[in-house]
Formats: sequence, structure tokens, C-alpha cells
Amino acid sequence: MGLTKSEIFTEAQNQISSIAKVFGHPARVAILQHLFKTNSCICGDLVDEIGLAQPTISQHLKELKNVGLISGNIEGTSVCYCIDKANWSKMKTIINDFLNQDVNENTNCC
Amino acid sequence: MGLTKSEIFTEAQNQISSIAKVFGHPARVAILQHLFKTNSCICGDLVDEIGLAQPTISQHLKELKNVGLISGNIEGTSVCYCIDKANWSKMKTIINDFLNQDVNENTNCC
DNA sequence: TTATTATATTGCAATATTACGATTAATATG
DNA sequence: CATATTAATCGTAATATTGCAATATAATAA
Repeated sequence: MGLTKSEIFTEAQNQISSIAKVFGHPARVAILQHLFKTNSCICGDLVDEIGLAQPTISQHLKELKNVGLISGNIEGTSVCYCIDKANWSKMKTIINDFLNQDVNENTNCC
Repeated sequence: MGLTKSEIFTEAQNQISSIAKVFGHPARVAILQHLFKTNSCICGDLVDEIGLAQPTISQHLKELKNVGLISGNIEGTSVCYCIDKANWSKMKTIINDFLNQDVNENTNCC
């Protein structure tokens, strides 16, 4: 197997998990933090910042692009990446709604 | 390869990603939602609720236990699971701090 | 045109994850 | 005790992910 049975889950459950999955690798967390920290578009210096090979960084950037969290603008021979603010907000709402669930103190048994 | 290079990332980055990784599968999202919804401990009926085999559910529960998000109490021949509220709160803070980063509007270029 | 530079893609090896049947361990119940 | 019930563990097959060398592509510079 090794194949997630997405069909048996709700769209919301699949959405939450696919967003979370993207955050589930330290390189992608580091890339996002760097994009936030510099407050501007970042190109190839991510390879120097993070200690991974260029194709590996490129692959992680692609995954971040696929879920829409970042976008890239071509600037001469380099590409300029930055956070997609609108999608970041949407995503934040989805994750927050999930995290802010609360257990009912009364009926809990452990 | 296939081995994440955790050594090159900060402890915080690794912590964020390992929490997110747990949410990165719809079955675990569904399990947590069910534990919240029922407001009480759930045992083997997770297997009926979610459409996965018993060993698979057991494996996902183990991962949730490993990061401390749930705990299980043995009750006769069955096991009673519930959200670990204290750890859930701690985790929520860590993820929220990451999600609430904001880009500086002024210096953004895309 | 021919470099040069920067990023993407391909291909592949190593490892991880998902899922489940079979089995085991522990506790109930007759 | 024998047997059912419940959940964990083991073993394994299928697929996914991570990482990188090699190569391709695209844009600019000389």
C-alpha cells in the first residue's frame, strides 16, 4: 500500500491534512520563515541560507507553490519568491479553526 | 536518501514540522475531530467511524500518542483515548506563533 | 553567437509512510 | 479452564518522500 485513502475522508479533512503536510518538513518551515524575515522576495540565496542542494530547495519551493503559499516572479536570470498573503490568510483560518476546537470539560473521562 | 537532514535546522523548525507532520494525514485529523466531537473517550469505535482497518487506526493512534496529543486509558479489554488538553494548548501556541508571522507590507516586492 | 548565471527537471538510491493480514497479549465471560 | 473480545505488534507489499548528481532550460552578458 503506502497510498492514503483520501476518498474515505471529508474534503475538509483532506484540506487540513494537505496544508499541514507542507509544513511537515523543516526545510519548508525554514524557507517560509526566511521569506517572512527578509520581508522581500528571495531568490537563490535560499540555497546558501539553508544547507541543502539547489535541486532539493527547488523541489521544496515547488511544493510550497503547489499549495499556493508562495509565488515566484522571474527577475532576469533569477526567480523571486514571496509569500502569497491572501492564500496564507485563508490557510491560517482553516488551520486555526481546526486547532481551536475545544473539549467539553464536563464529559471528558481521562 | 529519503532521510530528512534534521541536524541542519533549528530545534524550533524541527518542532514545528514534526507537529505539522502528525496533522498531515486525514485519518489523524479525523481521529482528533472525533475525539473532540464526542467530548469523551473513544475506544475501538474509531475503527467503525473511520473506514480503515484496526491495525491501521492503532498505528495512527500511536503516532498521536508519540507527540503527546492524546492519551489512552485501559478500560477492561478496550482502551479509552482522549485529547491531552495541556499538550494540545502548548502545540497550539507553537503552531500559532508560526502562522501569525506577518510580512512587512512596505518592503514586499511581488 | 557563445559563454555565463540561475533555476528547473530528470533519474535514481535510500529511507519513510500507509495499509492490512496474521498473530499476540490482556482481560472478560461462560 | 476455555473462549470471546479488544487492541497492539509483527511482517510485508505498495507507494511516497527526501536528497542529490547530472542535465536541461531560460535569460542575460560578452
